[in-house]
Amino acid sequence: MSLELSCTRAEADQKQLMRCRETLKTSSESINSIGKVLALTGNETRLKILFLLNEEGELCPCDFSDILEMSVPAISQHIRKMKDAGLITSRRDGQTLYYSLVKDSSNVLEGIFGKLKENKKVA
Amino acid sequence: MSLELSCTRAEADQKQLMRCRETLKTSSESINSIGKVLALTGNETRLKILFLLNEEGELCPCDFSDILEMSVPAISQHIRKMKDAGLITSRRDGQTLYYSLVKDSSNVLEGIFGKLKENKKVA
DNA sequence: AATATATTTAAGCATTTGCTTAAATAATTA
DNA sequence: TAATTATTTAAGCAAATGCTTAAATATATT
Repeated sequence: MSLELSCTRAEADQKQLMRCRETLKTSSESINSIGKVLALTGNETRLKILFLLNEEGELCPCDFSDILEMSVPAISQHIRKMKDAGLITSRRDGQTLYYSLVKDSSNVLEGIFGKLKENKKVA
Repeated sequence: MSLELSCTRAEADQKQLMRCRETLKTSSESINSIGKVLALTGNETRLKILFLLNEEGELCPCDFSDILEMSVPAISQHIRKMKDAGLITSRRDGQTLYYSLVKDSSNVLEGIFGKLKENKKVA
């Protein structure tokens, strides 16, 4: 794309544009990290997994496979992404790996679960 | 995939599994609609657009193109998705279309912006 | 040790996403 | 009415995503 000014309208407020660029620069780290969490939650399967973990405390891949009616490898791959991102953690009991939410982690998630609870009441 | 029970571990709590399926069924509508919003915000460009609209009130595609250093059509296509989803709305002034956030809309967004503000302070 | 179970990892592939460029609309100005 | 400006729309394509199947790893049981 051309990197010249994209339009020449008289109203373009140069101060505003500079301020916006500045704002983005200031927040770029948190935008980036929150963006990653949102991208993960933006997949319906993963959102359900997180939602269920919030409700139940801990569950294993085969539980999710059973509940969501999806293959175990499919579940496992979703779980890996969320574990890599630090959203969930695991505890082993024999052959079974139990996954649970990592609390804190500057939680965008809490707000999301809150909304889900609200809407559930309404419905 | 095979739809039989995915594992046979003795600990599998059938009541819990039933409850989970029930929970998902009850919340399926809100999971679906919140999931869509999260998928939209999960793209960094769109998250920035929403964040800037929250800060500035309204901006036009060419502002975003300038601020984010992206082509106007690329911006326009992101905007379209968010408008289709009811997250943003537009007002025309001459040739210029000013976009702004649709307030309310059971706002998952507010929580997200809140987190961004917090982290900005910290940084 | 051999077999079975729970899970992960990896390769392959179809679908989706997000850009690019070019063309189409819509409003303004000459 | 012709030319200019702001934006959208559409086609094309590379990269990312999310599944499938098959194989690998880890623990438990016989």
